[in-house]
Amino acid sequence: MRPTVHDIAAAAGVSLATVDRVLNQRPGVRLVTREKVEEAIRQIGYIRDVAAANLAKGRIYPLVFIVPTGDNSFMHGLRSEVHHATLRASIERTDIRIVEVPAFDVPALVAALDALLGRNIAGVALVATDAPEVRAAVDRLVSERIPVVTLVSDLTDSTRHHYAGIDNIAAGRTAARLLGRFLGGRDGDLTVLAGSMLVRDHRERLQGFSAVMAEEFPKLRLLPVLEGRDDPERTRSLVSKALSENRNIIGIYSLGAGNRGLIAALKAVRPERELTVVVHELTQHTRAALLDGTIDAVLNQDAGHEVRSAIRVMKATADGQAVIADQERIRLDIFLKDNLP
Amino acid sequence: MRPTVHDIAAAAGVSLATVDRVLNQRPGVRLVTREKVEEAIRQIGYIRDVAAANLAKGRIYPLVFIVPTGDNSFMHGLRSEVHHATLRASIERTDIRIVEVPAFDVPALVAALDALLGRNIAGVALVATDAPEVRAAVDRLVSERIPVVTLVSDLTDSTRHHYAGIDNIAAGRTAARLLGRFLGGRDGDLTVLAGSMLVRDHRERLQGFSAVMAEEFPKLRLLPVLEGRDDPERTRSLVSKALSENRNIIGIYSLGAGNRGLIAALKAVRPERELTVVVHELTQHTRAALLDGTIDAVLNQDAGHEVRSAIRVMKATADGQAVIADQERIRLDIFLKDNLP
DNA sequence: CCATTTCTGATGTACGTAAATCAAAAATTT
DNA sequence: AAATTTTTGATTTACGTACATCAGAAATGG
Repeated sequence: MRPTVHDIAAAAGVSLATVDRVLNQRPGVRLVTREKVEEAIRQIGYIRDVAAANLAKGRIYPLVFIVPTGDNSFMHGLRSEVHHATLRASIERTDIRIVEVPAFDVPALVAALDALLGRNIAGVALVATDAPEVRAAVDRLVSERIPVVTLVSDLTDSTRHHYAGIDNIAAGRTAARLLGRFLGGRDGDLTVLAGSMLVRDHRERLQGFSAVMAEEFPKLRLLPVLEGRDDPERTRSLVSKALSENRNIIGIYSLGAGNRGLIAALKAVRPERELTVVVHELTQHTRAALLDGTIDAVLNQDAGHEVRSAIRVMKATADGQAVIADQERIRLDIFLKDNLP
Repeated sequence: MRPTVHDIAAAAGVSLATVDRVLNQRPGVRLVTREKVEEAIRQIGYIRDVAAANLAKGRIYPLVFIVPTGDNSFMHGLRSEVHHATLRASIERTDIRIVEVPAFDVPALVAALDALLGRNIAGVALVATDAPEVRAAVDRLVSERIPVVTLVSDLTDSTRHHYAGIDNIAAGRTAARLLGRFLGGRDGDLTVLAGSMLVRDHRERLQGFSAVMAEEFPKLRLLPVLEGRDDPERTRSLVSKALSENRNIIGIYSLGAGNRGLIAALKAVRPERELTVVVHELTQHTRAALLDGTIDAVLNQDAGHEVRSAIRVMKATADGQAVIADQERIRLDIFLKDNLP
């Protein structure tokens, strides 16, 4: 049988109450006694039964998710994953509130963050727009000892406790290698399509992509980045214009959202132009395009994993427990038409 | 507050004992009463507090993992993940026993399975060798109402409850597309290296690989499969021989284990021969080879995920609960040198 | 050495569910 | 209608931990 608090008490020759004081770091235990108990805990290998502890505590964790509005599929999926988490709320002892903020709107994001100051909140998760004002607002929350987790896109130099998202430099590098290898040794221009250079994930993807292209695929030239603001219609017109003006484009890397527009533009020039295309985020649109050959690879981050990881981290941080970094690493998924889930 | 058994009792106008009888499917409840209680459960949206239930039950799940011996890194990693799970055993109320059986040895596997008949066991997970005798032994366990999960490699036409592993046909197809695209439109021979055609995962990978190659890359010809029996030394000599005898080989797909030998053979012919190589299983050897350019892509299944999924499924099956198929899907990871974890 | 502060023990209740017991009520059979 | 069987209610204990209270012991100060 696994040891319980009673066993520690017996082993250390103290009472149950004293063991409890040591375990929960309550005051009123002499140093020598505390050490005696801790030694006993180690000796018999006691591990707290978390289920029983939570049951006894009856603690609930009020959590807030701040996510951007906007009608692109990825953010839609993210919101729906958070919503899903609210359904599991009672079983996980969380009480999740979703706050929506216009995308790329720094003042609105800051206001949403500041509205949480002084509230009884066990943690905040936000999709960060990488601006100094946002960073300052996050630091204010952190200095009030509220756990803060950035989701999907990180915040430079802030004191946030954790980032729940993929390594975007690695993602950009991976996209570059896929595109470079798929294009064989061919010669030509590449278009990069981003949402906004205001968010760090997009900047980092571009950085990784450019680095590998420069190092290993010198025959492929990068054109200036197109900023589609994750908006399908804007994206469509930007891509159509670029494709008609430059006949040397042989590859496209779309590192943001709004791929619905990209796919429409590609289908419009189809079979004449032969293009190799790598995009981010698996949605119903990119999935269909991957299957029909309009695009060649999709890089993806699993929004569900990110949300669940963020919740685990906020709870652990709120309890002052360590986060198992390895367990919380978010993987970059690569999908070709053959390994779609 | 979330509803409890007391709330159901009050809502249904019955006693706590009756609610308990309905919830745990104990006898002694009239149909009308049972329906009244079930209706109340639905009405107020009661969800059992699993933590409290497990606490009260004090139930432990005796589980058995049957894994092949052999010194290849993948099986080593798998065993170590199972071992890891035994360390979390007390906290998860499992009692895991590991049984080792020689690889590809059908009688030994059957003997190990039959030894479990009549024992008090909550579940069996095995890396299956796909033979009729094994299937029959699994069916015997299933007919004794013992949950059986195949791990990594599945068993054709058996009554096993679940398969915890990747879709190997999709894996083979993905490998083919990567290799085909990486080779551009080049012309040449491909070598496929397997462990043994006795295991279904290897057969399926080959099947998926061959299908895509035939459909989409007609310029690449498949040579007869080399069976390395997942043994590094045997693999090394097979590959060396093939490479020296056939100068047209431009790509290799290694769909089994024993890649240490493959890598040694590749390094021996290095910079003269230019080969595009896709292998399975991320180990310290394949990781290093990916980084130094000896191989081009690694397909991987996360053994840790597979083991944890198998445990969840066995417990759920033992409790007569449904398995959430989507949650238990094991993903195929694709690693290039840029997105290594 | 007494007073005061600091520590420790003993005990009880609570969390939500499981499981058992025994008595009482209701339904069914004879 | 009595006898029997089946259902239901009431109550209790248990799981392992958290947390509170109060009394008593030990250490510390003067």
